[in-house]
Amino acid sequence: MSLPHAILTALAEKPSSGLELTRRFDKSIGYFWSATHQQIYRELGRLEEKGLIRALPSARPTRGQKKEYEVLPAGRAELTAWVTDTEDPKPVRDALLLRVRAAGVVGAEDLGAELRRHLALHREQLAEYEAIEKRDFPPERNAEQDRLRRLVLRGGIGLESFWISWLDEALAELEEIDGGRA
Amino acid sequence: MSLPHAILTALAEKPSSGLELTRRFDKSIGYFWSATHQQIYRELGRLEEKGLIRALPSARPTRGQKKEYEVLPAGRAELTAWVTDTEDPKPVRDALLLRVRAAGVVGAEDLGAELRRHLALHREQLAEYEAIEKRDFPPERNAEQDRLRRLVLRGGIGLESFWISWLDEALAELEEIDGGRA
DNA sequence: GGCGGCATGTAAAATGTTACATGATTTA
DNA sequence: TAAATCATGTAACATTTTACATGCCGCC
Repeated sequence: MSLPHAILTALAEKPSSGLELTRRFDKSIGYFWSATHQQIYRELGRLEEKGLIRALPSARPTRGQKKEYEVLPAGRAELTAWVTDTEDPKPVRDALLLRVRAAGVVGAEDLGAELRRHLALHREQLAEYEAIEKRDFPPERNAEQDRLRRLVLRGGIGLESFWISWLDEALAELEEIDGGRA
Repeated sequence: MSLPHAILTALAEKPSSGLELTRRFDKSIGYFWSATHQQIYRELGRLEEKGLIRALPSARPTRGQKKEYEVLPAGRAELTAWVTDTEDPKPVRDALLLRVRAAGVVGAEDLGAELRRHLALHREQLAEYEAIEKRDFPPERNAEQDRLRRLVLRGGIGLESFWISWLDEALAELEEIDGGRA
C-alpha cells in the first residue's frame, strides 16, 4: 500500500497536476516506485476524497483542464506516520532468477542472449544514476533532504551494480556449461 | 505473468499437490517468486484447464483429498519458450527506499529503528542462504541443473548483501544528520 | 464422537495493467 | 481550421492480498 504515500511524497516536494506527477514518476520517484498515469489519477481522486490532499482553488473541475493538487496537514501527518511504521520487506519476486531456475529444468540453450540483453540494460541504468549523482549531489549540498535523496539514489546504484556483477557471473557460468557440453 | 511459469517449474522438478507446492513456495522457489496457497490453487486450475498439467490418475476429485499434478508435454514446451523469451526487467518498487525519500520531506526522526530492524532481517536471510549453499552445493555437484540452481541462490545472496551494505551506509548517514542536528 | 491438523477451495477487496475516450490549447 | 500535443479521465481486465469456508483423517 505505498502508492498513496509515493504520491503524497511527490506532492509534498512540490504541488503538481496529474500529468506532472506522471512525468516525475517516469524519472526520480519512479526509479524506485513506478506508476502509470491511470493509477495516479485514480489515487489522486481517493486522496482528495479522504481529505489528505486538495485541488488548488484556481483549478476548475472540467475535463482537459490542468488541475493542481497540494498536500493538506492530514496528508502530511499520514506520511509522517508511515515513515516510521513497521513494515517488513516484501519477498523478492524476480522473473529473471526464476527463468534461470526454469532453465535448470528444461535446458539452458539460448539463455545467454537474454542475459546479455539484461546486462546492457542494467549498465545503462547505472550510468544514468551515476550521471544524476554527479549532477544533483555535489559535495556542498548537505542539507538533510539532499543527504537522504542521495542515499536513495545510492540504493539504486547499489542495486544496478549488484545485477551487473551477478549477470557477469551468470554468463561466465553459462560458458562453462556450454564448454562442458561441446 | 510469471506465476504459472513458477508453478510449471516447480512441478517439472517434482510432481506435487497444491499444499506441497505451497510449502515449496515458502522456501526454495519462494525465495525469488513468492505466492500464497490461494494463488497456487487458482493457477493449478487454470493450468489444468489449458492442458499444461494434469492431476495424477490416482487423485479423486473430492474436497479435502490430496490431488497431485504433473507437467504435460505442452506445459514443458510453454516453459521452454518462456525461458528464452524477451522480457524486460520490471522497474524497481521498493517501499523502504520510498520511505527514506519521504523522510527527506517530513523529517527523519525515528527512521533509524526501522532501518536497524530491516538490517537484522536481511542478515538473517543472508545467513539462511549461505547455509543452503554450503549444504546443497558442495563443489562436487556439478551437473547443469545444480550449477544453475546455485547461480540463482547466489543471486539471493548478492541481493541480501547489497541491502546489508546499503543499510549500513544509511545508518551511518542518519547518525551524521542527527549529529548535525544536536 | 470430538478435536486438531491436513488439504482444498471461495469471496471480496485492493492494486496494477492495457486499451480507449474526450476536452483544451497551441501552432502550422 | 486541422493536426499535434497537453491533460484528464473511463472501462475492462488481470493479479495479488486477506479473510473465511469446507471436507477428510487420525487419534484420544
